[in-house]
Amino acid sequence: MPELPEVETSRRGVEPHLCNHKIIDIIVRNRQLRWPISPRLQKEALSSMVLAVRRRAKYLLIDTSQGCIILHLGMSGSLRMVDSQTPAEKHDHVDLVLSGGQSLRLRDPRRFGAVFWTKKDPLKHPRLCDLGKEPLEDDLTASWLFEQSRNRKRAIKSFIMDSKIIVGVGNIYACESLFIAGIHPDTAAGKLSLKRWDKLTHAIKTVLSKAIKQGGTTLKDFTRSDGQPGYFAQQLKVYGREGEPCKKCGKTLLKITRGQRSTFYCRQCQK
DNA sequence: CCCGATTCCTGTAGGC
DNA sequence: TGCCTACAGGAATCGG
Repeated sequence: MPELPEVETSRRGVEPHLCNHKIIDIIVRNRQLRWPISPRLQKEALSSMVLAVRRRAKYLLIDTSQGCIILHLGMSGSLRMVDSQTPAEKHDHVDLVLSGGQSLRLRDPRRFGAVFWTKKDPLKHPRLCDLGKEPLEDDLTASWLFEQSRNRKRAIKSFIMDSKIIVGVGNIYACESLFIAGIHPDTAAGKLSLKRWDKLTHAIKTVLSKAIKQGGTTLKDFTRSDGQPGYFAQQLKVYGREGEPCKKCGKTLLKITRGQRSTFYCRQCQK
């Protein structure tokens, strides 16, 4: 389930293989992803040169000499660099064939991902223009979150997963951050003191940074661009550990459902 | 405006 | 063994 660390890991993995290479073919085997892939992609990006690979939230932006390819990995998407001759498998929906013999291959069994093409500023794309703050940038501060959350009654877990507020925090890292900060996931966002927002903001930044250093979290589908798994799963303190002992206090960890999502926490450590 | 519920999709796991 | 159902979740959309 690609969240920010997994997308950043993918970006770092593919960037050196894409930059300064020409896109000599674009193979779309199945255009029915979350949104249908526009036929303009294949016409207008062909023969372009890749200039940079950026990330905004959970989107990868492949800047080319003719426009920008915007990728979203949904929940089961992954990117691989493969030899262009490598036969495609069942869920390999898109290949960017590059000069030099390699292809960037998008695999996405559940097809919640997306591929957009734009000739304009990609940050102004309708899917990106309303996104909230990048958690690892300095302008995401506890005091800003504190202000944003005043008078909000919704649960803190839902609040920090809201991409209009902060981007990149999905279910796994939301659970982990709340555990590290010692905050119960049902706490009303508007009731959180500045001091507790400070702990939580630090927890979010720390857990995301550590996960990037480990190459992300591989539970099932996610692989790095070289096919290796991410190793952060070993560091997870609560996610997927219901029934197991809390690493801080030893009490049995709980799993509850909130907003149709599994939520893992420690009743003793999170109030 | 705010917020929770619903929806898309398919591989996998668990029950019988 | 094989069939069936539940579950996983990012994020748009809908409805109260």
